Amino acid sequence: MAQMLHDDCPGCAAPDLAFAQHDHAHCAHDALARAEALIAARGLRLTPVRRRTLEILLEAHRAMGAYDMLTRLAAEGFGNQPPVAYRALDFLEEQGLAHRIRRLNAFTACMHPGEAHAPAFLICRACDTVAEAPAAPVLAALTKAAHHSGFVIERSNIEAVGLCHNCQEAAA
Amino acid sequence: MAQMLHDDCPGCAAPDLAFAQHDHAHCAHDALARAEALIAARGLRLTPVRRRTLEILLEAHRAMGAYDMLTRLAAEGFGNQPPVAYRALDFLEEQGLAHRIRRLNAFTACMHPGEAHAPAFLICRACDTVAEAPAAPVLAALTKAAHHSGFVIERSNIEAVGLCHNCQEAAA
DNA sequence: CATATGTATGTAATACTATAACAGGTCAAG
DNA sequence: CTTGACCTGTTATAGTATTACATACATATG
Repeated sequence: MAQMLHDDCPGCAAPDLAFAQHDHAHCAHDALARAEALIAARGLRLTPVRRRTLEILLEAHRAMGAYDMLTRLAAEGFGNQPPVAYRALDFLEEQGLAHRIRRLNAFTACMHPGEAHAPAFLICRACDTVAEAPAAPVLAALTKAAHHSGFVIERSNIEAVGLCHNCQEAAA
Repeated sequence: MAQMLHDDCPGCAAPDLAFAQHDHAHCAHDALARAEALIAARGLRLTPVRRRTLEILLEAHRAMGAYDMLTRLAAEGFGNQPPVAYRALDFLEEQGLAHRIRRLNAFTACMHPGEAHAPAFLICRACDTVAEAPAAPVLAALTKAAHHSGFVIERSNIEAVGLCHNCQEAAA
């Protein structure tokens, strides 16, 4: 895959354009580099399975089921039992490098790790693309609502199903 | 179960107090009555399995897995295969009488059916109680974020895990 | 260097969640 | 009374996730 310059990739540069087609080779490269740094800074280890799992997720550039991941990993010589995939994916999620999309029973690479953020996902029911939307205002509203009950939020998952821009046009 | 007057039940009267202990017999009664009316108005049928499923959900007053529900239904003479439970639960969800909590792979009765609302759930990790929080502002923020990408939301699920007021006190 | 400790990996077995496909029954409309 | 739509039940299977245990590897410490 040819690597593009940063500025040439609208999809990665602007979350708003996440549904646009684009060469994302450098997204993966950048994200992987940031992941290395983050993990090292925390005194943890980005072992071969974990690293490869993140790579696959980044290259896929879409949500993947744990068993899809397992198949890929097994084909490359890693273990072929479910815990192999789940452990790697869980680790990545805990470290903020990946997210779990519960609606799809699937996982996706985080497109901007390091920045503290609760994820909000837009799932297109036509093309199955998953976009990570800016969720700060959403989380703020949710936190406020929770506060009224004296509830303290520790984690959240916010997922929406609908039609992305491309698929709306295709339907029309 | 003794039935209380409406005004005597803080838990049902105020969503903010959803985590408070309370006799909810009348919540179930009211919700069931409203459900009947709603379904009838739509020209649909609240058949025995569906009605009983809703009753069980309302009486439980907490999230229940499909297989828990199936056990209950089977014990009362209904079919004992998974589709029996899933069909009833899916029907209730489509009609806005129940919600699916994806984080828990579970279902819960809707506490105010009829009112158009996207649900937002507060799940206490200590006592497993699930509260339905007012989500209008949350959904508004999410819709706005989606709009930036040209994404049109059709359905959403918003779920937060944390500690409810009671369990925070218990921990302290 | 030897070894203890925590952590990571691999595997087997199993539990849990969900759907597809088909057969038979019920009910209301025509 | 027959058609057609819908509901229920059942069999079978698909898909998702975890527990438990054994082994290996890394790092730190004596």
